[in-house]
Amino acid sequence: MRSSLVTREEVLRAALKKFAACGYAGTSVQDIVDAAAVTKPTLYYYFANKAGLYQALIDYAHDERLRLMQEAAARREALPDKLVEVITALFGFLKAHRDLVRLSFSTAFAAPGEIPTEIRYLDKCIRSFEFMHSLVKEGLEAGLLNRRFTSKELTMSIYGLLNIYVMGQFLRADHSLHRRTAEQIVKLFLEGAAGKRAVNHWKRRSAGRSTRQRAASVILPRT
Amino acid sequence: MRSSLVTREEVLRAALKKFAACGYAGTSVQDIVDAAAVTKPTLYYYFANKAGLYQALIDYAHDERLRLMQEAAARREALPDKLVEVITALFGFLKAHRDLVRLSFSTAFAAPGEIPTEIRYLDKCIRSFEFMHSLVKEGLEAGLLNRRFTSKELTMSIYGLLNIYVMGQFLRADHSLHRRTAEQIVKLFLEGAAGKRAVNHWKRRSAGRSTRQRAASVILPRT
DNA sequence: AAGTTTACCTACCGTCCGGTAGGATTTTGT
DNA sequence: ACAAAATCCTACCGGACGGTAGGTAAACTT
Repeated sequence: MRSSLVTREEVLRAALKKFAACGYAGTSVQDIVDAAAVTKPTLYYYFANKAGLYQALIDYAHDERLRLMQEAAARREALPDKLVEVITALFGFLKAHRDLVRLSFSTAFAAPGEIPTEIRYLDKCIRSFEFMHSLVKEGLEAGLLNRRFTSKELTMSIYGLLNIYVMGQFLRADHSLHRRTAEQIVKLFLEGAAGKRAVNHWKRRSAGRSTRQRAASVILPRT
Repeated sequence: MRSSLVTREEVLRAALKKFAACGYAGTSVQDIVDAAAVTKPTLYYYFANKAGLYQALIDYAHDERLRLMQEAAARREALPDKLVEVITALFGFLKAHRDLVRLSFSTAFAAPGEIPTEIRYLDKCIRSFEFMHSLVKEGLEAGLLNRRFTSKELTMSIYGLLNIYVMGQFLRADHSLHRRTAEQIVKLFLEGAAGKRAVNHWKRRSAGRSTRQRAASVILPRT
């Protein structure tokens, strides 16, 4: 008889590995207990059901990530430094807990019916976004950010930039993510992409919105 | 006996609906044939297997989306206009073919083992990225974009910005995506987020990279 | 020492899965 | 008119699924 917590964690670890590798529906309870070297009743002794086990992992993944980002933000004063620190912390989390992050992503973008309805993750995603949002709002109030954009738009920008780098890590893991990358991201976020010769002569002139693109489709024309 | 193509498309349509709603592993062949009002052997008459049916949908989703984006780019001359047009086209595609886009996303971020190995989608994702990359390269060569960033960095920026808006549409469909949104995205991409009081006094000073964050974790200590 | 709780097992349940064998019916080619 | 091909059906297969009944043995409690 082992010390309870050990077995429980072994199940969690095996479940994380399998879920991250094969998704929720693609992983069978048998797969997990085999990997954890226990039997099915043992798993059901510690977790109510398959969904409960999954939820435990999702909760941990989001909570730990947010905690690290908050700690990182608290370590710096100025907004750019804060952002770099937060993004670097996230990169570190990704490096150390690749499976957890992969699990978060595939859960967030999984089809609604793929995962049991009782699994909750949306509020945790929003919480994470709102944390970045709070940093941006501070920056706006301090006049460090361009007031011609809303706080939400600005948050979308930095969050999108951050996200695409993390996502790229999963699609093709060619580039690694370190502090240098975080600095480039913040720089790009703040300075923008425009070159010197790109004068603002394209500004507000309501570009001809005449051309309506057709919705050609074989599959969807439906009724 | 129906006219072959009709039945085939009805199966495709039903499959799209179900796959988008429940994912690959979460959708059974029986679900699909029920929704299409046919029987299983009918489905297997038109498609080799479940994976082949899925692949047909994925291919169509990516090809059609890229086609629309390319058409959109060809309609404009200047880079900012091109970008707005492309993004607007993508938004239109999203609006008209929500299920197809949802399918693309959940496939891209699905765990590797969740979907049969024969399903190919990565090259199509890269193709889409490379299309945007080509637009950015043109902009760089024309001096319209900031040469202190690489073409890849700049593409990540606009692509990430674009992506986060599309993804947000799936997580919480509160805001709608129209040409106005596309214009704001391009503006944010080009102008950057920095406010007027944000002088570049944070530039290159290699912010103290002393503090090493701990990798506290209950789950992962492994070995 | 005896009872209770904790930790974990073997063996099994009913259900649903992807896929198929083999045949019926309709359309097409000649 | 008749054969061949195309289209779609009923009925079924072996296997894997999530979950459980019921029991064993060690560890705590008193």
